[in-house]
Amino acid sequence: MSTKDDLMRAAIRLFAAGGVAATTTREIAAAAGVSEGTIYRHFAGKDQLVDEILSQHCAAFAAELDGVQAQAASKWEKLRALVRQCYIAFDRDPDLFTLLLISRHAPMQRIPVETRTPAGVFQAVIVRGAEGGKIGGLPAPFAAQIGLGMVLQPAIGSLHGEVERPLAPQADAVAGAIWRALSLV
Amino acid sequence: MSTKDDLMRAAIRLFAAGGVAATTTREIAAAAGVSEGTIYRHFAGKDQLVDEILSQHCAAFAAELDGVQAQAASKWEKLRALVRQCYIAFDRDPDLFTLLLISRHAPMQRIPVETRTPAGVFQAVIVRGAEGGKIGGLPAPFAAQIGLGMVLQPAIGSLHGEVERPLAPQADAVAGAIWRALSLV
Amino acid sequence: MSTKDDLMRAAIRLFAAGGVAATTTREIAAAAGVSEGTIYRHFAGKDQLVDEILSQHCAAFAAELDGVQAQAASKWEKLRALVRQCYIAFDRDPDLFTLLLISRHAPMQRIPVETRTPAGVFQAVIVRGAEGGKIGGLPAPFAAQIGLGMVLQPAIGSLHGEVERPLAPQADAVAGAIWRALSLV
Amino acid sequence: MSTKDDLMRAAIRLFAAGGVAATTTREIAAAAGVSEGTIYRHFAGKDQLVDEILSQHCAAFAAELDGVQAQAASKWEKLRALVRQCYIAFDRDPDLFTLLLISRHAPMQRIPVETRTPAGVFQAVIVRGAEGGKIGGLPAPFAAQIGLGMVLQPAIGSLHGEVERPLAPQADAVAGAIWRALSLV
DNA sequence: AATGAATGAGCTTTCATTCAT
DNA sequence: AATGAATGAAAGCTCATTCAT
Repeated sequence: MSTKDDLMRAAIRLFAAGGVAATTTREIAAAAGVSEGTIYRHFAGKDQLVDEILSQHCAAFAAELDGVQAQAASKWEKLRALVRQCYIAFDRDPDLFTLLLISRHAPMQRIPVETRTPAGVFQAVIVRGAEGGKIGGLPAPFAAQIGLGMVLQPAIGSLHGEVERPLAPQADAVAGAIWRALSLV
Repeated sequence: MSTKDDLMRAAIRLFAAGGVAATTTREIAAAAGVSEGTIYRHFAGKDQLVDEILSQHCAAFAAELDGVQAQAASKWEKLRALVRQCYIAFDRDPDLFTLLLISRHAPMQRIPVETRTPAGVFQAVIVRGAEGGKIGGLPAPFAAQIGLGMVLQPAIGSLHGEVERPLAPQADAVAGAIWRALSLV
Repeated sequence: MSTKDDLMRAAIRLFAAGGVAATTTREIAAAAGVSEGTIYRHFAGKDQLVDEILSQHCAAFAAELDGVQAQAASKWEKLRALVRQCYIAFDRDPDLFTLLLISRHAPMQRIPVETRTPAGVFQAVIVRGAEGGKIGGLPAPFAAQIGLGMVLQPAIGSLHGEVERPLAPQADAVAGAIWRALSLV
Repeated sequence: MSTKDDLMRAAIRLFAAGGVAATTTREIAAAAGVSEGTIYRHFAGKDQLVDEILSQHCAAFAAELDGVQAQAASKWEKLRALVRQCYIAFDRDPDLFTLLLISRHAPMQRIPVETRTPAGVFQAVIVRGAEGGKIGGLPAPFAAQIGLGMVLQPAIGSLHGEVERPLAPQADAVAGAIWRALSLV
């Protein structure tokens, strides 16, 4: 069960570096150290390779986030745990995190709707803090996007070299900023 | 000079919908109602078409933001004006805004560094509020990314149908959230 | 309107010589004196090229047969005209005739059912001579196939070099044989 | 030695249904319930698998035809026996018969010339009835093709659903038609 | 300025075949 | 004997780009 993983790892790295469309099957095969035909023994095609990477890691990361959130006692602790876990994940595997980020646009929408997503877990925790459907004077879904943006945008900034890594040390400060921004109590 | 504009408008729409790499020159020409060869009468190639769209609108939007910011008196008013102007721009032309957002990855890096960017204006205003290089306990560039994320992520959310349009009515609430998040004074 | 015809002619020749599956798009393009990509400007794909050749010539040849049959006065004259016209067509363009023959198996079944076929015209003329659904003691459709085989098999034989060309001089003798075989009156 | 037979049976069925070139080794292996590599333990390659099927069954069927023909006393009885035996063979194994029919084009020509073919036996019997090289006013080889076509075309028609099976009950009527067509005595 | 047929490099994909187990 | 992962040559096809009209 190694070749398939090799292919997925190589694909994640190349996709993160150059984008999905610009990465060729030839490059993926070469990076994985196998021949091009081997890709098609493990995946129905390039699209399905992308989909499998996304849905697999999407679900795994969502479960990871859900785990740390469930173990935390208070709202504040849940928020803190989520942010920290996001940045741990980013620091652990920036390529994968990058792919998840840049795929929010096109290929992500092919993922089966029942798949749990990291963003979904995050939003659920924030929305649960809503009082009368409003958070900090904003509709709950809007507020949830704001919270999401506060976590993800620094990650994007670090890809562009505008923010220093690792991100994890800043997790608590970010959680605090979200807490204040959304006037949670 | 209508054909060139038709091409740029068509390209913006298609790029926003499907990504730059996945959009073909054939599709652009068809959407603009001209033949494929006509593209090359107005642009040196697909890349240059992308670059021209980005740098042109990037600079224009940056100038627009800079204008409203310069006219505002206080820090708070500057922030409020920037957020509002962002959402006005989004509501006015979601396709263009989307393109600017999703292009932050590959083609954006071909833009000449001296070109002013919307994100740059935004960051400058926030960083200017820094005291001792720290904002709300975070390094200034990190805080600037957070502020940016608070504005942009709701826009992304609205593309996915998770947030209702128009966004402009929420501008003041978002500015307030940023103010609290970054503990600006 | 020449390139498309060139491609179809080249394809007919190569298909007849080596079979449809064994003929590559590269070969077709080379034989037509154009580049490979040009095929796809005129046809959606190799399959559609095959289909268009078949249905176009199928319909044209069927119309040709129907014309000579309609102009003939008696049953005997109709039969004679059909056989002669078949062999004239074979002698005129053995490649095309060959393609029609060898395509009776797989690709022919993709042709729209409403398309008139040469075999259909032939069978109709024979079946019209049936008395009580029987011809020469055989069910009419069975007899029609026999008549068809008497015309086509010598053509196949000539492809294998077992029968001398041209075939047209034998047309009347073959018509006579069919007449006797099916005990038509 | 069952695996080899399984492979040949599966291949015959698939070849008849979709043609030799369009049938992949993967499909053959799957239909035979073995792995792809196993094919190469029994055959040197796909071509040799085809060749072995064809020459084996070709020779066997030719011998079968020759047997019934030799046992028949008169010309008429020989013809009758041949036709009946052809249709018995078709009814017994339409896939194999179909393969023999449609393979008359490419792979058949790789069969060693000394191998006796069913068509050859058939033609020999008819040609032996020639008087002065002519049969029914036609060159003997031409007449032989006509006789062949009268037997084979109904088989093709039955593959297309235009003629009802089984064919054997019509054998005597077909033999009679050939007798009349070729004015044999 | 505009066309659209043509190009050809390069893409994704297929498939007969090999080989370590 | 059998497997099935791996191969690599070659297939069908795409697409940014060119050019005669």
